[in-house]
Amino acid sequence: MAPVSGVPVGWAVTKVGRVSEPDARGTLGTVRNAVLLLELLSEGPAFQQLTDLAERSGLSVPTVHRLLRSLVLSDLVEQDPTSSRYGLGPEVARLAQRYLARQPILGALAPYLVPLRDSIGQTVHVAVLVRGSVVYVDRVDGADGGLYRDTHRVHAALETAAGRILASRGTEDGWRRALESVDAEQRSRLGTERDGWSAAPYLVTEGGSAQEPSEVAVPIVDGHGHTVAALAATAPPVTSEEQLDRIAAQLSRAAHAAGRALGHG
Amino acid sequence: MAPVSGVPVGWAVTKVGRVSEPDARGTLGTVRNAVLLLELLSEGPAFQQLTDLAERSGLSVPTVHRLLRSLVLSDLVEQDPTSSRYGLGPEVARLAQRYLARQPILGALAPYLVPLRDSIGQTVHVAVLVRGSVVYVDRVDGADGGLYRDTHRVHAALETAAGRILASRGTEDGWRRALESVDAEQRSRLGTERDGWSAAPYLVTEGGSAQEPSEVAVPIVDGHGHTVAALAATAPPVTSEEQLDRIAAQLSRAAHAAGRALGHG
DNA sequence: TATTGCTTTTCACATAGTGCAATCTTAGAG
DNA sequence: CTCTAAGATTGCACTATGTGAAAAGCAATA
Repeated sequence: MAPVSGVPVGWAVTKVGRVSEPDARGTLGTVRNAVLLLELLSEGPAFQQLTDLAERSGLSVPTVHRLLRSLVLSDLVEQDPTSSRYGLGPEVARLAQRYLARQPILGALAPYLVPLRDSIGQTVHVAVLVRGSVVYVDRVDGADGGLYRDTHRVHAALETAAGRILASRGTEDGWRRALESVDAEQRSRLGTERDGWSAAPYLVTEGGSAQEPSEVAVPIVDGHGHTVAALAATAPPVTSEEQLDRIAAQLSRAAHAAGRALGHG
Repeated sequence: MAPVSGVPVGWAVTKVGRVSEPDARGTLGTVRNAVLLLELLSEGPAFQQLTDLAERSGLSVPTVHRLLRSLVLSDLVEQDPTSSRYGLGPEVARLAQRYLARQPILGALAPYLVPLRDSIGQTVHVAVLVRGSVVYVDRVDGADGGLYRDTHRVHAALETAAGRILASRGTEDGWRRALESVDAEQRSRLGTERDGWSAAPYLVTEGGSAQEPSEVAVPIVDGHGHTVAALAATAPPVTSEEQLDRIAAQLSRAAHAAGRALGHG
């Protein structure tokens, strides 16, 4: 993710463009480069130019071409036949479904989600923290119009209530990464909030844009006391303190039940 | 296109155990091996032994170890700290969400799904075909108890109505792959159904196991006449012909609208 | 048709990935 | 508690294999 310039502290440049981290010994550069490309493809527009990817990755054009060619063969990457630009391929979706289908937390939560949705009357989400991002991995849609049903969400962690719950209660490293994926100006402002967020029984964020609804989120804690996921609900348009408390209480009840069913991870 | 012998056309064995396909020239073995491991990890149990993976992949143990080490570094693979076994990592989920968030079909369908769910009163799914598997990539849960809310589904394509729609109307190659991922005994039985399936306006499959509900599926066709996804609904427990017709009609209406909104892919 | 941007292929070189074999670690049996 | 075995790592020598520079296709635009 870090081209040759703007190198994070504590890294050592060994050869031209090659970078080695402490725990990266005995590691394959080709694989590192391949996933770097996947990372780059996951940012920005759906389909991107070879040249641009080469520049952003710091690799030579032919190398990037070969890497992408190889990834296309496995459908992890797709090449648009008309523009010959590259984008992520459908195989990533298959892998992810297989991964998620076997996540204990999701299995533990499944029975509670529909009843929760019915009782709150709002859309319910399950989110996890991945490399500084909140990823919404399960959802049960409420009755509301759903004009703004933005599905398959990935955000910078600190932008949403669920992400703040996860980042503030997660590992030191997770928090650091969450901070990294937010603008410098917000960083200092948000950076001081950690203790408050990690102590709160629930967090609320108001929808940033136009009609995006607010979100109420609670942690899901496993047998070791680790926060493994967040349970969130959208809030009705205008909401009183009491309503928020009641929604959070319902979420918490389900979260505890699931955490208990999960036992020690 | 009749195969000359039992051997897949156009394959050539170059070195010991190495096989090269026509379109695999100028391709990186390391990448091929890395995704092979991801493939293997996506099958079977969530966490698997290094030794076992080495055996199944045909690679040496140290090589597999280095590949996995590299993948772990990017969170595409996770190593269970206690058993030191390997499984898919959370990064695949993040990549997939980013991929799906930019799929035009899903955006086009989004506005219709909640109304559909409300009008049919059942869970509605969107499925796509990936390498012989049906992957359910979006869902809106209905009111029903949802005791069998099996989420994040991936099946052999020919096992479900949505998969049959997709495979039978897809490319020659897609159909072949779908056949491959089903037992030999079923293959001959299912293999003859293609024409019927691809002509039908909708397909129905009854839930295989105990209380798994039936599924009604219709194709979603883009401006080129290509079937790009399937729209499916679970059917109420006992269902008459008329009910099925009515559900299928509603699905088709949404499918056409989305296909139209999609225009030419 | 020439020009410009991009993608793809070729080629010679040495980087960097490979397998073997030795070492370390963990778990279970005695 | 030690001993043993199965599995996970690491070192090392070798060359297969991935690399960049440069040249060749390929499409658009003018």
